[in-house]
Amino acid sequence: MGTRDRILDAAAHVMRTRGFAHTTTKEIARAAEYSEATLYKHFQDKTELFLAVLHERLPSFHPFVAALQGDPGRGTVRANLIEIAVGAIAFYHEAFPMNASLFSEPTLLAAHRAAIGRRRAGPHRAVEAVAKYLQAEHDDGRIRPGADTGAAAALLVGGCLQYAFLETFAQRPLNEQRAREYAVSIVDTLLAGLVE
Amino acid sequence: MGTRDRILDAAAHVMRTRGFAHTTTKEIARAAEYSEATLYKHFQDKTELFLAVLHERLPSFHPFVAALQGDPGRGTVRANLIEIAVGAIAFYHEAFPMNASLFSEPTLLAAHRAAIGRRRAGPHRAVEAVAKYLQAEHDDGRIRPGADTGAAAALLVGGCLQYAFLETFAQRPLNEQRAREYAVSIVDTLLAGLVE
DNA sequence: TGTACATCAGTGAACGCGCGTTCACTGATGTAC
DNA sequence: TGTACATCAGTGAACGCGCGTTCACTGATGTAC
Repeated sequence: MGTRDRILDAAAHVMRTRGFAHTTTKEIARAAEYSEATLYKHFQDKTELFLAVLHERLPSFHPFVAALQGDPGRGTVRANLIEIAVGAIAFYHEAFPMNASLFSEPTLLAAHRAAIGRRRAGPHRAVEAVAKYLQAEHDDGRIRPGADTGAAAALLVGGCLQYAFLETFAQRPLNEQRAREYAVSIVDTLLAGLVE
Repeated sequence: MGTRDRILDAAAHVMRTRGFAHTTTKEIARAAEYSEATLYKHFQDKTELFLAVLHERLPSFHPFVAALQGDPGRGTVRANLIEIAVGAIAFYHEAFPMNASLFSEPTLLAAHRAAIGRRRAGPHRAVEAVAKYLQAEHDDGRIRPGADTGAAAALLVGGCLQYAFLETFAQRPLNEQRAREYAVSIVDTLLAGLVE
């Protein structure tokens, strides 16, 4: 593994364990087992290093999203949605703290947003991907005609984000079983609705 | 208005406009039009000042939650849920950035969590309050028997959190009309469900 | 193979700066007689 | 009312510290002949 990658790993690790505010060049260098000066051989300044971490070390929704593209028509809609929800909870649970930290540095947030905009990515993609899956099931006749797949995707993904937010706020580690039970409950409620 | 309140207002203002990371004692003092030394006449240190801002200046869900306690039985469930959703979106849109910033300082987050725990408050209260409202409607027979009101509340509140997150991430100001349209779409989808 | 030089990853030590915090102070207002 | 003193909100200037960043350097590895 190259020096650059070790620095990025170290920086991501410090961010996760000590928080953004304590992720100093000194801490990163110590974690990477290089001198601080070495950081500047690979990155122009601290901002460029941070943006690289955000780009190259933040968990991506991409694999998860790609995985569910093949699903429509297979299994049951219910089972597929549960898997989607479980995956989304795990994703948000891991990604939320680092993304949230960004709000403490609006300038960095703006730079990061610009960078992901250039790649046509962004957090809205999660909802879009789920909506696309639901639309495919809708077109296959496995979802009530006329259902608002965009709204349903927003509810499901939102329910997962909300769960992950509460868990990370409470600094609880991810409990797979509880997460799955929760996923089942929101999927069943979303499918059945509140009125007849 | 007392000196202490002016300092808290100033600190909250700086946090909102410049971000947590740039909320220094110098900036707070400048915004409050006092010397930095004055801050230390009213707060033991910067952490105590920050915790006071979080406690006394963070928008509270309480009035919003209290408002919806009187509602069950009045109007239609649909109309009530739309108002709840619109309120929740506005609340999260305002509160999200400052709460998210906390993740950059895990120590401060833990102290804040302990403080709200002592007051038996916390972000989970939003879901609980909505669940309580839904349960009341359920018991009045205005919601399908056996519906999982906890899961429904999590979906609705999650949908609102998710919307507010995307908007604040994109640094878009709150658009009341768009928010309301979104609220209507998720409420209708939640009520009707995805299958017959 | 040996020698002279070039390249290059990485470093120790220092830099200027802005941070949170403290301290001895000032000047206005209140109180006693 | 005037005088002497106490109280108290607020401050200017300084402090030590840790930050991000730079610079002249070292020592290992590669290359030319």
